[in-house]
Amino acid sequence: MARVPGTIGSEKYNQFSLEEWVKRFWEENNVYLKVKEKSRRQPRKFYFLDGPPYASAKSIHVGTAWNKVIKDIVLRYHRMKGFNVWDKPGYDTHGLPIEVKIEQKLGIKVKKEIVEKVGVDKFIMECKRFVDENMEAMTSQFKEIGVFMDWDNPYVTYKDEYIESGWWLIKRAHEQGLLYQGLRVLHWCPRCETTLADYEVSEYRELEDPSIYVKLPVRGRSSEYLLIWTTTPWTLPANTFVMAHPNLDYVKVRIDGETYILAKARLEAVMKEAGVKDYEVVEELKGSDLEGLEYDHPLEDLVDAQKELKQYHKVVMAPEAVTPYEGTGLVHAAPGHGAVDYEVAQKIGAPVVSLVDDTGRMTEGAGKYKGLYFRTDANKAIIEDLRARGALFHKTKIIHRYPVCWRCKTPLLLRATRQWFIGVTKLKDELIREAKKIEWRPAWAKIRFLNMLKELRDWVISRQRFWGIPLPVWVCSECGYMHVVGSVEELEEMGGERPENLHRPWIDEVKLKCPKCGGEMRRVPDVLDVWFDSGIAFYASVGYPRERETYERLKPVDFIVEGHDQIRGWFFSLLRSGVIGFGEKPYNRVLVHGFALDEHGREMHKSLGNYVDFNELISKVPRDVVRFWLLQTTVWEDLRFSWKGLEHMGRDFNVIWNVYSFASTYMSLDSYDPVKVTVESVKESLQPEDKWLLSRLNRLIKEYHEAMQDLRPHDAARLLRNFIIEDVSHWYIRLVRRRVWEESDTLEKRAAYATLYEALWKWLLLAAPFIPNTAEYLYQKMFREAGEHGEESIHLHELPEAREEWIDDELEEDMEVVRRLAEAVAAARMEAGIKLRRPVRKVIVAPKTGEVERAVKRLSGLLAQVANARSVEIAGSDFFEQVKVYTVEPDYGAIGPVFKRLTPKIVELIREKSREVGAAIAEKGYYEAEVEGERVRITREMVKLKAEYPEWLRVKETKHGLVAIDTSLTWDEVAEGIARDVVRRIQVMRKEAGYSIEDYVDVWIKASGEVEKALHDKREYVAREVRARKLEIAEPPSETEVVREWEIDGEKVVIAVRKAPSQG
RNA sequence: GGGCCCGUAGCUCAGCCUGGUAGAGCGCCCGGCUGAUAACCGGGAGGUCGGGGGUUCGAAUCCCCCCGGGCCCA
Repeated sequence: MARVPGTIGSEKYNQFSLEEWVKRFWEENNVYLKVKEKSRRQPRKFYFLDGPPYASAKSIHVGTAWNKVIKDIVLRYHRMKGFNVWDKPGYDTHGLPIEVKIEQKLGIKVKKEIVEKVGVDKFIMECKRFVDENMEAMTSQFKEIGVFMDWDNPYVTYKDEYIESGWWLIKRAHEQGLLYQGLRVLHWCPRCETTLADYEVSEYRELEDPSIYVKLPVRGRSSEYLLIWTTTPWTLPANTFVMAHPNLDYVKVRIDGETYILAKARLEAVMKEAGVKDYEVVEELKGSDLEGLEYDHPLEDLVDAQKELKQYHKVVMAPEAVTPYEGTGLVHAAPGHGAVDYEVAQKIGAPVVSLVDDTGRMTEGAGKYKGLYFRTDANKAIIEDLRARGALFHKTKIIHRYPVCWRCKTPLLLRATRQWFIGVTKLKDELIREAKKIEWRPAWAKIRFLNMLKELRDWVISRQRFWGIPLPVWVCSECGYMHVVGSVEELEEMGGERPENLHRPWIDEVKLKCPKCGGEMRRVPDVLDVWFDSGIAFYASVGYPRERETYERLKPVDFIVEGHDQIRGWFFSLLRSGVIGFGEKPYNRVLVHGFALDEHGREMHKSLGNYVDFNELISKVPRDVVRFWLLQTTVWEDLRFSWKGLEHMGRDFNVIWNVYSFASTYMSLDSYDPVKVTVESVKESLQPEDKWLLSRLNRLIKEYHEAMQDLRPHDAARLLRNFIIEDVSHWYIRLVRRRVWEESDTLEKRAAYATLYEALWKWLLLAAPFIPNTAEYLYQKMFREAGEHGEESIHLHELPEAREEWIDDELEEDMEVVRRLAEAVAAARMEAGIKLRRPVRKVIVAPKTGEVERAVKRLSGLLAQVANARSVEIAGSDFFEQVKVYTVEPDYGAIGPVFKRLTPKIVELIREKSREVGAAIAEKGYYEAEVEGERVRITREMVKLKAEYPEWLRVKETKHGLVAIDTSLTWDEVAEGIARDVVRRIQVMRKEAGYSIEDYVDVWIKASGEVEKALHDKREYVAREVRARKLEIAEPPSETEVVREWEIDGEKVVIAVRKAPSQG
């Protein structure tokens, strides 16, 4: 039994309902599970690691969709390529942003309320529920866009198993001596009451602060002051020393009997700002001269902590802290509130004092200022006191960029706190060594990554919050012994009981017995930085170390892909964890993608009003269209969202549908059997255009694989589009239409079907990862029952490999040449005003090269067809020279001086005998004649020579040579043009009457004059073209159903059509 | 302030690595085609290749500086 391709030709195309159909098909038949099952049996592993999106909202960003679609095509590609693909998706679920959302929901203002009013247990359960809801919503959107991942088994960072895997790494770090606790000046959010890592300090606001110049009296000298400048008066109570630059020039200045010390470079600016006009420089000195100079603190008696600090009040050399561009060149140092200050303090052995508590209020040590909020009340009180004591030299305001909390927008402060660190700077060499082994796409990502590693700092892993992996460190309250717990098992061994949940607050209840002194050990209450979570995904997502086998089998990760913000983010945190845990890179290849921006290249934000909601997007644009459009963008460049772009892509889908519809209509009409009739079986009958398409197809397959393996999915997408739209639809189908319309079962027609079938089936396979819905639909409707393609889903098939023997460079070049020549013919027709319907006698080509000549010879039939020419001739290069007609225009400037008074006569002669003169000059360079009895010679420079072709020849120049059409017409060509006009009208009538393509008709035509004559001459042609069983050039019988009057070439023509009565 | 990326037709983008007369699609205007037809074909208009300098016989392409946008840091 013949297996005929199904037809989609009668369907009205609707991409939305197509996708609905496929979605249901996949669900009802568990297609994903079957695809996964098949992949699982493959011998080669492909470990893909999903970068877990942050589950803090229900709706996904267009960029998130793009991200997952890129992943999806890579996964689908590898499955169809015969890999055992690991496709577990993940979600990042811990962290401050989620806590802040829950705080908002519960109406919590300060951190204390979580413990006192809500209860940590309830708070945690709220976080979990919130995350669960978000994950569910996000998953359904990922499924909507056609992402085939293991959605029933995602890895979720809040799960106990995952937390336990996290503990393992902390323990590994501890075993290597990398885990330590230390003081560090870091940004602190006084509302969230936690430290923020450097990379979390990302938002700045233009804020107003006081800008004050303060007089610090030099100890033992009267009326002599160090002049310092600060915008943070609240740090003055913690002042410990003053920093100066040893190589900078300083001056002593007298003002009103007082002496001030400041940098020479700042003198003028400071005096101007303070409005001091009368000042006198009394001494110049080097910064180094100031070293050790002692001073007194103006608020000494009001601040308790100053008692301790008094002994450190002197000038210290610290070039790194001083610039000649702002301030006074003397910098007030509060090591508890400044990073540089802290480092200098470490060097000179000064204490690190911070007088601000977790909530931003001044502490006990601040004495008089205790309890005041740092940026507001404390600033105000301190400035007042300085003023009252005459220590305020000048006060003004400054508006500057000030960091705020990225979650709650509260202004941050710098504060020295005790935090837990992993000393990764010790691993710097290993990190760089391993990073260099990673393969990066594009190459510049590697440069960026290595640049970043140069600035590596130790990793602050602790956060003073709740919703995170608890730091697995227990400390003995008796002897201070510290122990890091690496697993629940270990917890139990140490005398702890497994809590119902490894999060706070349950884990905080677990007390261990100190192995040193038997005392009670309590957990350090911190949780881990959320970046810790995703960084361990490469082993934690597969259950390591609890279940070792899976990771041992899968490692290393073969491929990851995320946006370029993750170079410093996840790509780095993975590597860091990899080196800490295993001493090596955890992944081999990275692809970096861009950002999804709006039409104007700006970030998409809800607050900017340019945000495109994902659900709105897929309600307006079919999923495959969205996917294919997203994937055309060069992966590593930013994507500009464009509704218009999506609309255009939708039109391409329409063409794709039309191509398959065209093929299926005629194939099923002719009962084409793809098993019997293959490109091999009809090899001898393949026409040049068939061989060309097969060459293009196999080149596509080859380049497609190259692009996919080289991580250039956008190139693969463009190749796919180009082949189906340009090669198949715009060119090949145009060429084979006539062959396909052929009534009888010719070998040439079979060749066309076999070629088209081969191209469309293989293209569909290649396109399946990109447009899985469309591919599935066309497969089910058109291919599944035909050929040898019985698999239940197209996604269970394997990708085709290129057959290099079909690739014919020469043929493709020739086709290119012929296409260019055909364009030239069309342009020539246009100039001459000859419609394509009317054939031209001949096309004449003068090829520029041997290659062009070869192309025209090989493909002359094709060129004739496309150009609608009776014949194609190759002319020698002299042909066009010979037929050329030359004309000349006289050049007065050259003629006058030579011929003087004869000039008017000469000009007249040139005008009259323009062609003759032109021909002579073109040939021998001059023209001689007799004028008023004188023999004159007109030379080249006396005229403007112009070459023209004769009327009957229309010539176009191309890079392949000259092309011309013979425009002279005989009756036969005119008649054919008229006949084709008539045919076209009958076709319109057939279609409007609703006859199907294979129906036969009876036709009557009433016409007169040339049209009638032409119809008599071309009667057979017309009858064949319109499938007329009977064609009469006569008045139609009155009962005919379809009658219409037309005008052809200015004459009235009445055409009547009816369905022919069936025979027999 | 630093690192990296992007800037080409009205719009979206190829071309740049490896220098050799600026390309495609869409849009616009004109014409053609008509059994895939909400498709298709041809022509035309439209470009200081962000700006400036350099290397070179020759620069969109290589080098330097600047401007605008993006990401990451400070």
